[in-house]
Amino acid sequence: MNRRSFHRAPEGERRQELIEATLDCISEFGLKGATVRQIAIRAGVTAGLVRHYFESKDQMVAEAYRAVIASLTDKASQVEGDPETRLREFIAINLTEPVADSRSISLWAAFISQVRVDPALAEIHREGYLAFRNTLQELLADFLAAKGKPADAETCRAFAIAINGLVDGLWVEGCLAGDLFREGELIAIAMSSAEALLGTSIGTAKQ
Amino acid sequence: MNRRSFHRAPEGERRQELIEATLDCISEFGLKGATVRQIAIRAGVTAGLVRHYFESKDQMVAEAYRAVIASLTDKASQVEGDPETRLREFIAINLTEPVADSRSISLWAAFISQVRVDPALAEIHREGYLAFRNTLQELLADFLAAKGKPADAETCRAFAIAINGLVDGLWVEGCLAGDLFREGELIAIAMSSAEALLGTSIGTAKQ
DNA sequence: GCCGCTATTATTCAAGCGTATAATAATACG
DNA sequence: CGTATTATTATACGCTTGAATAATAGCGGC
Repeated sequence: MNRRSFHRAPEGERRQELIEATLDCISEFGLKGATVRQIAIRAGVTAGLVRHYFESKDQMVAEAYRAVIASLTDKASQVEGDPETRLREFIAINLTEPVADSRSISLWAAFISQVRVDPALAEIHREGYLAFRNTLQELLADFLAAKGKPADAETCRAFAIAINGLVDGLWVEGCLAGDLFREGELIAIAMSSAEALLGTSIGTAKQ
Repeated sequence: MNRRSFHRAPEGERRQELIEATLDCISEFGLKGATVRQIAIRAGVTAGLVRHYFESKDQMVAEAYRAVIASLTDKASQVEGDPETRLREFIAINLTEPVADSRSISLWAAFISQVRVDPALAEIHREGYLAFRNTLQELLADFLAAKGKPADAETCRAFAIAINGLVDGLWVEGCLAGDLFREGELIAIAMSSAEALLGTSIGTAKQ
């Protein structure tokens, strides 16, 4: 009964691997298919190790959720350039891989379905949502100001809610049925819709 | 060890009760918390009965998903009146209870998260999505025609995708964080956004 | 090159899972 | 009113689950 050989992973790396394996399993097998054993197999370790890095499976899953939100919001919050470019990029990034793909929405949906069940996840969700919308709202404030349009807080809030809804909705459509759309179709629709909403060009003619 | 008394439910009623209990459990405890035993308790029967009405738990869950989609699309597909009123109603219904509430999105998300896992659910989803978008597309075609605007298929398709995205996105926002919005705020934003998108009034001044 | 620390494996456990089966209570029918 | 039918309960079974525990292999410090 020989014991299997193994190597000790560098500081913090194993944790990340386990979180990544958790997300892989959730996206492939769903939340109930993401068992400690399955996750361990995916990470190339044995099941017991999970509890060496996390207090419980639930805690690991919660941290995995943080990672999902980060992957969905990080890119969009790092856009650079003039306000117009940033707005355009913000929209495009959210409708392009890797943000927009079937794995992302599987993960997002899995966690959303737990928001009512687990208050800890609800808290993580709310933080992420507000951060995302605030990013968009500030971006819109800069954009409207640059265009010489009214950019009071209330106006920006309404625009942020609307465009956030539009982008999220198109994101869902694209993730769930990407094959029903032509290449770039969703982004084109998003851009022209945003222009119509804001009543201003956002320079889509450039591309 | 006396056997518990019971009553025989009328034809077909028990089935419906079990499906409803399934949805209650999924929305409250998530997909993994919706066990046969928990569902049976909710329905006021014993676990064994599930397999008297369904071939398997999975089949019962799939039928429950059909019920969810129906609850999300039925009301909106039954709007009546002139094209303008129907469009307004379509938007409003989707952003008002019972379509827009936290139970609905929990159920929707739970199933969406399984779409990649279970091809049967994927099929049910796609049917529902296309039916919903087609309803909207026809509605828009009527509306644009009535307004004397170009209503060719391609234009209607793009508008349907955009407005479907907008409404879905706002629906998600409202379901997940209804308390962050003022009464009627999301509907107002949806209406003015739709007007901006279509470049036409949809008579929101009436209300 | 051994030693101590701890990351990792191996094994075990009770609880809960979906399902199968047999007993039985409620109803329909002659 | 008695009997056949079946919807429902009760119980049991084999498996999987998350977690606890004990043994051990790899590695840094001396």
